[in-house]
Amino acid sequence: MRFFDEQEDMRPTVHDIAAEAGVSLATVDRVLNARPGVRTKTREKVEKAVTKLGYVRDVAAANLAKGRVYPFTFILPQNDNAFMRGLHDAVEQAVERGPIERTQIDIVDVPAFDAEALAAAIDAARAKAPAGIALVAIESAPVIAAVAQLKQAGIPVVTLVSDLQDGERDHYAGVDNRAAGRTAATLLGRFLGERRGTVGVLAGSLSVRDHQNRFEGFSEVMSERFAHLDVLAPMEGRDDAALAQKLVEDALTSHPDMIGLYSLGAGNRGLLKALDPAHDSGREIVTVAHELSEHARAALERGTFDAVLNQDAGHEVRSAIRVLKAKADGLPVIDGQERIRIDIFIKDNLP
Amino acid sequence: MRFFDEQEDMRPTVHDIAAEAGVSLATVDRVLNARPGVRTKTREKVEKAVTKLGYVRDVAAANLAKGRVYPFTFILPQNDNAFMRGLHDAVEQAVERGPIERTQIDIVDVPAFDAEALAAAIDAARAKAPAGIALVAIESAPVIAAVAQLKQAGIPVVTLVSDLQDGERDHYAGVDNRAAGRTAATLLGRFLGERRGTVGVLAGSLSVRDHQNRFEGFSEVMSERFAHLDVLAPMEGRDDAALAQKLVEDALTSHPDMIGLYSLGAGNRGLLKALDPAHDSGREIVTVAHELSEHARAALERGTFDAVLNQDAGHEVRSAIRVLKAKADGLPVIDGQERIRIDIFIKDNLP
DNA sequence: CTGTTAGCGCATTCAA
DNA sequence: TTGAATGCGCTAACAG
Repeated sequence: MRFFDEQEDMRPTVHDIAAEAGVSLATVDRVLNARPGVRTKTREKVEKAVTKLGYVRDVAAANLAKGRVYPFTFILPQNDNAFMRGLHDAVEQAVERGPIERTQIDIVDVPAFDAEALAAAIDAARAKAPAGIALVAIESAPVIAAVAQLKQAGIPVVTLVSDLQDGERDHYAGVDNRAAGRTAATLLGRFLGERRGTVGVLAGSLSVRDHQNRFEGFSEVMSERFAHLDVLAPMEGRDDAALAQKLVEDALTSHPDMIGLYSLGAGNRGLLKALDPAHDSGREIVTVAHELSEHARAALERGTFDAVLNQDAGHEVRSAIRVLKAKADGLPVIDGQERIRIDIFIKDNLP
Repeated sequence: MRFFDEQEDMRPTVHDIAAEAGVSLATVDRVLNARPGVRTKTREKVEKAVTKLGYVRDVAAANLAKGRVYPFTFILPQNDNAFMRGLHDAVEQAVERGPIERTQIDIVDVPAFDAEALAAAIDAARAKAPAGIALVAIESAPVIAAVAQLKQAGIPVVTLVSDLQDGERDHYAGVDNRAAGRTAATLLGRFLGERRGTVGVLAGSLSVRDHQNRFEGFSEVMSERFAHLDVLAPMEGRDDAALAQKLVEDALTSHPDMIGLYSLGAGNRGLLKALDPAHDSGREIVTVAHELSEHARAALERGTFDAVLNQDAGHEVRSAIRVLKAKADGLPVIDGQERIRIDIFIKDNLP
């Protein structure tokens, strides 16, 4: 009868590997971390022991021993809308989790929609040689150049929320904005049903890639499936409440047949100021907007908004950090696990 | 000039606290873990030092030192549909993460829809005195009794996916099924627009609480907002493909005016076998179903399904484990952070 | 009631 | 090329 010679459900440790392979801890460690200075023969012995015992490294213990911290820099636009504030909050929460996740995150705020300022901030961040940089991209020459310098310096870059061209950065932590636009179009078109009329589009700025992509996706589906609806040229509200309000008010007046509206930018306050009176007066304008702020939430509840698409800023930030860590360690990133979902909210499934 | 007397950005450790408070490590540990045997005076000194230095415990190191493992039991129904398989997979993944998360999870499979078997499994699990039990509940006397015994034995219980009455269990890790039903009704009603006709409902079994709740939520909204639609009495397919297919085929025949269908159970294979031919022949039946299986996904893509509501089994399992750990340690649970979302998927926002 | 001390699993000097 | 010894931040015997 054998009682004690099985390891039971205790997972093997480096000690077990060392014993099994007949070498010391240090050697095991060298093999495990692919460090040089081990004879091939010895290496093989260790590797055999590892697979035999089914060893899995205890990452927590490893981190503890390493005492390593990852210095990251997050460059965020000083954009005064609920989504960007939420993003900022999410990064601040990450800062607070820093000690426990062994990250040391610097937040750098830059003026919104300002490519030069962003590029300058990137350069400044590079000078401090962090282990990784995350930024909300603006697709323009100075930014692209600054990011290229990061790559040259070997600093991993992930774009957050708004992307650059493929290849310029290491990873994009954000939603597929073309798909988001398509989703909005389908919801709008289907909610409108048989009704005919015009559909307005309110953007922040079409020079930002995410807004541009949303508009493209939206237009695609509108022409593919809802060609009977008349989509107006997009208005650009620059995420400015007053401007957005005016644009929408004017559009409502000049297009009495407007029955639908897609607001693809952030910042819904101005929009709602224009839309609520119309809604209250009984005019039915099916509206799909982005980002589940408190305003958006309330608008869904009172019926001014019909659907809200959302990207979870917390998910995006956590994903960005995971990816930056992986890149910093030269580890592969499992793309499927980092995909950010497009959440659909209607009145009934509000969280 | 002061150079070295600031702790810089190093986070304080127990040693720093001990030094600051002028006590030993052990005492600090006692205070931090709210263990008895410390004079109030001493306790206060330590607490002062903690807040002064802004100490945050390194959970990873703590776990490492504790070497504690949480033995949990998950009792799952042997239900052969994609959702339950997904749930099973999610728990198996949790089992694999066990070593690194310091959990030791036992999976117990029980026949589906069998209250006696479930109760027996609960009793058996209790005998092994795990640190917590998760189960997919069936609301029936033997189960309720068995769960009550768990409470008496001081074993935390969380219900998974399908709930019991409040108070019987410590926590419910699943979606608000009434809200899910409401969501389905709104989507169905709005997608139908001006069309008039009857709407069918296919359930698994209305004796399961989650299905019951979905149906209630659905009915509420249908009568509140879409009273012009005629909702048929629910069919009970017992999540059996052949039965579901037959029920739906019969309904389609006997109700030529059927223009909508809400499938609130799991298991979409049989449903799709009945629905696809109708769809192919040009009959437009707006359909909302649950759980994003491969079948459901394909059905969305080809247009047989119009929307799919989903609960993320992975989220549910991870949440259940977090809660079980917290309960086992007597820690509070932040409910807001454990809320499981109702995901809406249409063709365009598939992940 | 309080302090000393020995690890948890791993990484890393420093010697050999 | 390899090994012994030390410590990361924390917990838990075991002494006092």
